[in-house]
Amino acid sequence: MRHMQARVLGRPKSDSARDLRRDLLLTSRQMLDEGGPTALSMREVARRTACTHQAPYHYFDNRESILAALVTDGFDTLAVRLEEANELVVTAGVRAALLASGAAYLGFALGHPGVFRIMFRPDVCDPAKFPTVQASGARARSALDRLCAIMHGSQAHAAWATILWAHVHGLACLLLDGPLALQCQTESQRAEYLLGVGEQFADMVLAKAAR
Amino acid sequence: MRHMQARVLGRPKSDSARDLRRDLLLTSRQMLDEGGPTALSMREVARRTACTHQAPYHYFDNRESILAALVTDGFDTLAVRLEEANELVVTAGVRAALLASGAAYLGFALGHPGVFRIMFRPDVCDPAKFPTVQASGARARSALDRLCAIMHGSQAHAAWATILWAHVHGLACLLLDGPLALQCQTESQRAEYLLGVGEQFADMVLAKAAR
DNA sequence: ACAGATATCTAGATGCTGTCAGGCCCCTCA
DNA sequence: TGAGGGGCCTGACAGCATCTAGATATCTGT
Repeated sequence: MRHMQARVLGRPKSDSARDLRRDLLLTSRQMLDEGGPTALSMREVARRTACTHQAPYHYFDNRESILAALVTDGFDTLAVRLEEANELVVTAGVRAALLASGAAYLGFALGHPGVFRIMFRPDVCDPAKFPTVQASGARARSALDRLCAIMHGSQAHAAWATILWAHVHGLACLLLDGPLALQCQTESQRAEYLLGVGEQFADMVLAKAAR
Repeated sequence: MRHMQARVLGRPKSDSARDLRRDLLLTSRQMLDEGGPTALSMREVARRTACTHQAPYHYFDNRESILAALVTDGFDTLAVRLEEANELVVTAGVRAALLASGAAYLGFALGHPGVFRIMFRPDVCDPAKFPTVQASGARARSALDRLCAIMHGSQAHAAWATILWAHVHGLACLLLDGPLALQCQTESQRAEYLLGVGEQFADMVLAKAAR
């Protein structure tokens, strides 16, 4: 794709010139947070970014590839946060790393709701069409895998990774759009709630692991 | 809504006449399973049901209310299955009921992927606009709540309900659209996998409950 | 300093969509 | 028999994603 070289070749941006691609992504992320993927229209993005309705097509093949760029980015930052949490194993122990991983996952989901909501929705952004999405997704997953391998040794750690991932993912979904969204409106309510659930879950998992 | 009486009042359908409302819902459900909510267009539904593009508006206020009808129905059948699973407490014990509940939830999600995917997605079908969706959703939730109350007594059972719900919901999401979808392609693979995870999870939860 | 290449953006058009306004037929009931 | 209404249809409109065809502006090689 020539697009990738846009900022390198051709007209180098003068200092005052803005980076349209960046602006488009920022606007898109915001629109995604506000009204979900349905609300993100190519033309509205262009309007808000103050360019013609065709300018975005210079940087992105189509609507879906804007979403793919955001999703890729999302998986990358999620992976980074999970990897950071994993490092706590050394300094603060397994339990701390486990709690930090959960907090990282949930923090990401609640902090970037628009992107998180489409990260596992092939009808909106199909990973099969975007190798970068697959790669970044795999990176995030392997971070969780490693934590489980540490906790439970090699045997059966796949099942544990699934349990852990399912737990945090389900929690995120329920908090974002499920019944828990109604219960926990404020940030602090959510934090307190999650701490409680997290502790209980960690106790349970570690008790089983220590068996 | 007058619509509700369509089949009762007015022209009673002659034997050969079809029930358009029903047909529309069936077609919609199928389209939802095939291509997700994005693929469900009012006009395409009409086309496949062999009526004009305006006929659906006679039965549904707009596109979203078709989805709402499907979601309501989805929550209702999910609730029924969960309630059936709960009854196993009496005949087969808590552990069996727990496993059956999980299986019911996952069975529903995998059996009705199109509907399940939009049951927790306010940008596609906003429960705030459809009281029936809220009511049916609450019914399903209370079924899970009751199971947890039985397992853990009244104290802290809310946290356990959350853990249980999050677990099965997360599992469903990951199996449907997440990394697990790639691992488990066939039906039998999935069943075997879930049995393993389910047993492990049930052991853990019950060990904790018995403490 | 000039010419061409190219990145960047604009303009117009096509065919799709959801939805509004109104019309027509036939059944039911008085 | 005729009024009312349920059930469906025709037509029209604005907004959408996306295609094709230009129009500038800036860099590169000479």
